[in-house]
Amino acid sequence: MARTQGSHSDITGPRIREAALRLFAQHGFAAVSMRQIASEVGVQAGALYNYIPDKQSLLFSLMQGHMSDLMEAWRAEPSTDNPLAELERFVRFHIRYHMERPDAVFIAYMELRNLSEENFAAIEAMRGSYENALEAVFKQGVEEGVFQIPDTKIATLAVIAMLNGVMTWYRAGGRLSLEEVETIYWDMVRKAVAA
Amino acid sequence: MARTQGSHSDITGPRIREAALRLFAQHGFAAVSMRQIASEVGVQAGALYNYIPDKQSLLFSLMQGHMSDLMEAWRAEPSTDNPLAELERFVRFHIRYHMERPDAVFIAYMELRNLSEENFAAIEAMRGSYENALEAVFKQGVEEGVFQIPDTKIATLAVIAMLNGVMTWYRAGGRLSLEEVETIYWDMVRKAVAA
DNA sequence: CTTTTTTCTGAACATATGTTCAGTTAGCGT
DNA sequence: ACGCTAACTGAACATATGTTCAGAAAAAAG
Repeated sequence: MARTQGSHSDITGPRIREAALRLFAQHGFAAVSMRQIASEVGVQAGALYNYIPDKQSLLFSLMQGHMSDLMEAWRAEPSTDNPLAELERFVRFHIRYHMERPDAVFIAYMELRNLSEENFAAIEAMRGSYENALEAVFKQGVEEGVFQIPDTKIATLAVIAMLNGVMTWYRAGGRLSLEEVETIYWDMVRKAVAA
Repeated sequence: MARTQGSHSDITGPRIREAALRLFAQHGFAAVSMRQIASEVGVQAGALYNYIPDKQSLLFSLMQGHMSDLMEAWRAEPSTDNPLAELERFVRFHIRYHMERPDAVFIAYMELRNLSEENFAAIEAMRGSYENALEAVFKQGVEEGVFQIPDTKIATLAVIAMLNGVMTWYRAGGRLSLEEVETIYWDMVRKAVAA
């Protein structure tokens, strides 16, 4: 056999990325072989190399895609000049957006070790840029006197870490709706930084 | 060659665990080979099997050791009946204890995927037990009216996730001392759950 | 219908993996 | 001094790994 029926790069390409995303999230980058990914797509391992130069680039591409999608989605939302409203918007956006793509989030946080030095730097820069969006809100709130925060950088990292924790336990169809979870976290964040 | 000069199981055993801990934390369980661990200890790969039955058991043993050490250290501290004081004690204890053994913490949180089903259940049970210690403080505080918490389970997970975030950025010798970091986090936690 | 291009197979390559084990030496008790 | 046992070597085993590539078949172009 050679080329298979119905084969098309517009279909196979995305399917490779989807399969890799799921498998990397489930078992870890190093524990997943190219043959496993190919098998999920229904193709031989060699065919993957029509779409990616190597395994490392596939990981990087997935992480980069996630981070740039994240930042684009944040920027696309309508914003205000009210720090308190902006903070609530960030908390709800972050929880909702991340819960909708748990695999990509998981990989972006867990597989940094498996990136080459320069790829790691690129992802970290994007993450820093996203964190700056929240810190800017904190800084403005402190200036206006609505927040009381001893160190805005630490507060930023603390809040994001706290919000990321949702993904370790929340499962759709559980005791609480995502809306309720958002509200509970927003409540804690608001109080934690309140003046 | 065979047995080497100065060889002794009381020395080699711990050295294997130390090397594995460091390497697993740095590169991930799946990315570290038995030969790498052996090389760090200064021994051939086969010699490792005088100390461990297999690679998976080594990982489990490291995680289990960390979790039981953690709970023992928490129980060993003197406690009071004041929920606010207990919460501060937990926050400071958690940050300090975890910062002193970053490798073990990293592994215990990142390598759960690589555990067998029953080993995973064992570690999760221990983690649940540790989390219950914090939730008990929250529950008592809510009863006494000093805390205002809509959901103590979520608050527990949120606070622990937030505190764990310290390990992703804090480096000794940086801008802030560990004491200062503890105080900043304690401040945020106290306000977040305050009545 | 014929040619060209795209997409995939299947085998191969060199190397790495976890684990076992017979044999060899160092340390220890007597 | 001698034997026994604990600690390790070094080679081997079967299998898995990422990646390459000539060739074959399907799809698109003419």
